[in-house]
Amino acid sequence: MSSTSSRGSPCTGCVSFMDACTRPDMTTPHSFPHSAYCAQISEGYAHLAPGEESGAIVAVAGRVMLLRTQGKLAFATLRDSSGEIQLFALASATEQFEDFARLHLGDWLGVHGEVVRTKRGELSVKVSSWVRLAEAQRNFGDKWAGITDYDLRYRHREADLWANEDTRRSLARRSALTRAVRERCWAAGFTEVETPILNAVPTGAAAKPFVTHHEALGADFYLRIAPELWLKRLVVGGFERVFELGRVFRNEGISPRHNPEFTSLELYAAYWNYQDMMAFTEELVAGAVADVLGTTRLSYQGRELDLAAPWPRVSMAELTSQKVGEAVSVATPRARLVELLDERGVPAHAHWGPGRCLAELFEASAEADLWEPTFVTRYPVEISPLARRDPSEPELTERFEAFVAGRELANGFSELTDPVDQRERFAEQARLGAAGDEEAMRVDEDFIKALEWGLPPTAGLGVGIDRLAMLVADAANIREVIAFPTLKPLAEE
RNA sequence: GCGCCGGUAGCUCAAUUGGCAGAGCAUUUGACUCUUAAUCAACAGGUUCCGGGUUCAAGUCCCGGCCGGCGCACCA
Repeated sequence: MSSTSSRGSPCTGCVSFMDACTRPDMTTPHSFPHSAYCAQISEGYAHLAPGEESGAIVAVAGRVMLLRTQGKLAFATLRDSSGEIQLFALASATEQFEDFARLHLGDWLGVHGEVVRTKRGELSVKVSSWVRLAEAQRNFGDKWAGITDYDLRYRHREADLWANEDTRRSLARRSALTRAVRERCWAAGFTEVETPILNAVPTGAAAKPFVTHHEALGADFYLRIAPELWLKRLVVGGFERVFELGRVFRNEGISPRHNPEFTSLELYAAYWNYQDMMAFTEELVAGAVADVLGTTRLSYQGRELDLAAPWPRVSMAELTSQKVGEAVSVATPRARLVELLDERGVPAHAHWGPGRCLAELFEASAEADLWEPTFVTRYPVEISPLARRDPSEPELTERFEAFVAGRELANGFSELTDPVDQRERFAEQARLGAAGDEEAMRVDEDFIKALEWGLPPTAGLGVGIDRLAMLVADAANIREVIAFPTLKPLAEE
């Protein structure tokens, strides 16, 4: 990167000094030495009595949120990343008072002044000198109602953040959450890694990929739908505990719970099985939420929820049987499962075997009622091509999904380590693909080769970070916890 | 992709049965030495999302399109 781009480099070339300094980007300071945040002032001088002056001079900076002028006095509300403080300007004490009184809402300001409490009791910085750091040429919405238009809020989050407290809170909580998740993974001995986003073969999950193109290689690539196989290859390579917190991309519909790019935590631990991973998962999720909110108890969309461990474990067949009122399992005749699906308005596809039918029946009958955190276990092998078989029932796998507030939050299993079985599973996926399943997995020869070098017993986990962020932010729409959600581009003018 | 709902001044919202397109805030101008969504006065601000149609007359009714919200489908 060039640090001497033409923009911001004063007085160069054939332009005279005076000309340069009247160009628009020369008229504001290039820095502002800043000594205090609003919140520090509020806390540090809370003891001042009305009318009292502290004698302390501070330099604060931020954005003008409100402005009240009264003849030879002016009051402004200044906000920075920590909070707000009132600015108190007087014609007799403030430089350029007339200009100060004509500031626009939204202007960025740097202020020097004394910390005082006004006669009416508001802690303030009594402005002696000030400088406008940036002009707001657009306003930030109604100063009472803010911005409510969803299109404007999502397309111009920078304005939404200034206008709406809820937006600031939601995105701050998301940031605190990802920090807590990272720190807990590090503390548990996991190494953070980064694996390719551009993939020649999209794999590791059942989803339609985005396609892109590399010019020099003359080859199409797919944006990753999951980092799963790369991470297991790192375990083969000797990284016994790895995790990646990153973006994955799935070419699917957008809804209040789905963004085409979303953030997942994927984590693998050698020598663990799925039971170990469930224990880790509930502690990780409950712990990270407590790190953000101070408690595992939260209110989501008006309903109480407690994420404290341990979470109940119940098998998919058991739970589904309860809900449909008769015993069902992967051994139930497919025709009966299809009937039960029909009764719930779910038409079975021709390529669905009994395992897929059972899983669909679970989703149609039980999933939405799983409000308190619950591990659903023992998924059919048919829908789990990367998971290890359950020794007691080879048509099932040592897999679990965690459900909270009626939604899937996490997915994990004992990893399939047998290259021969893995090749057969991929082959079965290929058959499903040929039969019309657009989301069937593809054969990944490099991954099979990796398994031939030897993957120790390993358990893996994937957590939908956006979904978890929705819980801690009490957000009904995933877009509320994504700074810049995917939107349909507006037509070019 | 389908269905329902919405889009009016920079922002938040009104506009009766189809009958002159309005208010608050912001902006501009003026008054005001303790305000805090300050207040008061004045000026200005419009392709009613876009394109057709019906009608003497359309923000309003009809058709098509664009963008969004919710639901369904898909999915985590």
